[in-house]
Amino acid sequence: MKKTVSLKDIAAKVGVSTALVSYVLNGKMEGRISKEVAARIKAVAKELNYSPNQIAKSLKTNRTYTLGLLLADIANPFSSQIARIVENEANKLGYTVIIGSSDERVEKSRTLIELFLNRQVDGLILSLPDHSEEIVTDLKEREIPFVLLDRYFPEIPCNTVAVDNYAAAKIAVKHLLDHKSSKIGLINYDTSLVHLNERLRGAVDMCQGNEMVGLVRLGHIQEDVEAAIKSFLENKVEAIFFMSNLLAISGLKYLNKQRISIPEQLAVIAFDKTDAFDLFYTTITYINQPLSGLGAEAVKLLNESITGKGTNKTVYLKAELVKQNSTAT
Amino acid sequence: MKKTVSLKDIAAKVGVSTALVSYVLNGKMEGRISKEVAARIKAVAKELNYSPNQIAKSLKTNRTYTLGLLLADIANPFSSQIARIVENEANKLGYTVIIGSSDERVEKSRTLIELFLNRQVDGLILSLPDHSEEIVTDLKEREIPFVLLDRYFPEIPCNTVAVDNYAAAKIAVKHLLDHKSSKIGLINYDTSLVHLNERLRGAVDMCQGNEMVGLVRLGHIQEDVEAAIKSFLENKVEAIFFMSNLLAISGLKYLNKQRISIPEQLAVIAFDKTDAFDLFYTTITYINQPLSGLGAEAVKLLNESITGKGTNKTVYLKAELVKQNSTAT
DNA sequence: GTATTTAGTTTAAACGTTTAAACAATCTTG
DNA sequence: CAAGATTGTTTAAACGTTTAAACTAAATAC
Repeated sequence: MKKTVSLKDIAAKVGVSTALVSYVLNGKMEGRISKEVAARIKAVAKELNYSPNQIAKSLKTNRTYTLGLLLADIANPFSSQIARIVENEANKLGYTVIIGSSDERVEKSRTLIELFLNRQVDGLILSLPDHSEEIVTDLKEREIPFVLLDRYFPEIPCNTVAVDNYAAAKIAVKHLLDHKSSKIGLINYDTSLVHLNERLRGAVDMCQGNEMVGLVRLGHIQEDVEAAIKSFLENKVEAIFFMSNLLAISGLKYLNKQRISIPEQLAVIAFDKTDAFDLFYTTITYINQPLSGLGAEAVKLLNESITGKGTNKTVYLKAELVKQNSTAT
Repeated sequence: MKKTVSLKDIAAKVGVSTALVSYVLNGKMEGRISKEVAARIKAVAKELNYSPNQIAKSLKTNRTYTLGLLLADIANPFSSQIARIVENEANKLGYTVIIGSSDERVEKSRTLIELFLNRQVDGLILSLPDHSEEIVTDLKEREIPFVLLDRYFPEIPCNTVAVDNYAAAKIAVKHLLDHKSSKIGLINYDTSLVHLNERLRGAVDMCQGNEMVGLVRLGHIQEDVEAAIKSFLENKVEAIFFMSNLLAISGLKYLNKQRISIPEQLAVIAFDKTDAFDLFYTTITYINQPLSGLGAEAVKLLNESITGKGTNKTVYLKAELVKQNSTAT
């Protein structure tokens, strides 16, 4: 790699001090610098194709304008979409984003967070796996700016941006009830993650006893979903509510294979969506999560926290129902 | 944010110089340092929860152990998978990756590359849009370590990792010919990107005149794909070869809507795949690109280039056919 | 018992910035 | 015209590391 151009090189060429060059290039001390010198400096900077060394800048200012984004599973379209949005929003404020995926593992989360902090990120946006409470309290203790995104811990007060899962699940079930189905199968993960349990709680509250619940283990999604659907069908369930996009994919794959016709034999609704729905033989009704809102709000809160304007704020965003053919009567 | 612990803090607490602390913590000067002092330093470092400031380290060593990854379109599953793989491979070698998406725009590519370089990345992995030759020659000129990934410019010698698109496309068409179809519709982008044109060239060479070609404009994928398919069907085409995963999605969506039965009425094959295929009513035959190989090889080449061991090397990887139901006879 | 080697540690400069403070020259002002 | 203000610029320290070179004291050699 060729030697890069530094302030010193410009200063030498123009015949002034590096300080002056720095002032000119940063537009500080506006009134004080002679027009001609300023112009010369700018010209030489351009001529030499100067671009500041952010590393040196960061060392001095203690700001890297980098954010760490920890996702639960980058393979999930929800995560990758969030990543794009966060990146865009962050860029608008001048931040670069570095991304890590914990693959739902607490230890990997911890490692990645330490890596982010080593690199002196200005703050963190975190979607943490099950049982990560200690990570959160630890970060609070260390006074590191961060925001929880999507996954939250209500008992720990901290910046949080999430969907109102309880309300959204109620809306979904209400739609099923309104349409015809009285007996409803709910498929969810077997987890203690609050956001998922809130979905279940909302759905169950709405069903008022006319539900069946199938819980799916993380390493066994396809088989457990299939088992749940099988038992639902045996029990004359009229509609299935998949509480995540991955669960929906597994379920739809199976329903396809079994030639169950949707919505005639069975209504289907999903929490969250994926592009894959597009290729299913009929359109799928789903709860649309406000991804842009989540990402934008998280970045906004984090930036406030970094710049010291932030308090511990919790923001819940509304999700909305998108009615399609899979729940048509 | 709390004040972080520096070498100086450890040095002060132990009562030695920062240099000694640095030596101990980096395991340098092994033989020369007294066991007791070394032990004390390590103990205090642990006690204070010291973690080195990578920014300062980078400034001194001129290495950031960060790579810049520029993708053409992060929304494309091909890109996001590549991102994951590159990230993993890079991590193995101690690198962090920062990612940008050019959305197929040359100007955005340039901006992102400059951003990466500002942040002193050690090297770049690039999937560039159409008409980016100047970017490549410019980087060569500046002696910046980089590797082209997937998208390549044969006339510019530089580190390149890509699929042998020509050979892969021939394999795909051969499979269609072997199976029954003699008249084949080819759907590709209207572009001058070499990797896509190589696919087309391979397919056309294999078809020997029994092909129809539909070219699709970037901003009008769905409509152009539909128009192409319509004209194919009018002309009794027996099989369609979609030359990218996005083209396949658009096409399958349309074929679904038109109730064309696959493979009975029409055989279908795709270059590259996506999870969305899973929800189509039948399994789709496709060319499987060696994503892991691409990512791993790119990181390897780049690392060699960074550490000075690299020459301009071009690696072409083979893609393989995955036979499924959409081309069954 | 002086000279040399070895072991253990410190000094100090450097990386490329930023920025408060100092400085010199010129310009007001009463 | 002396004192003070203004304008334009430089000096120098700092951020947290790394590392060659210097230093000191003890050990070894002859």
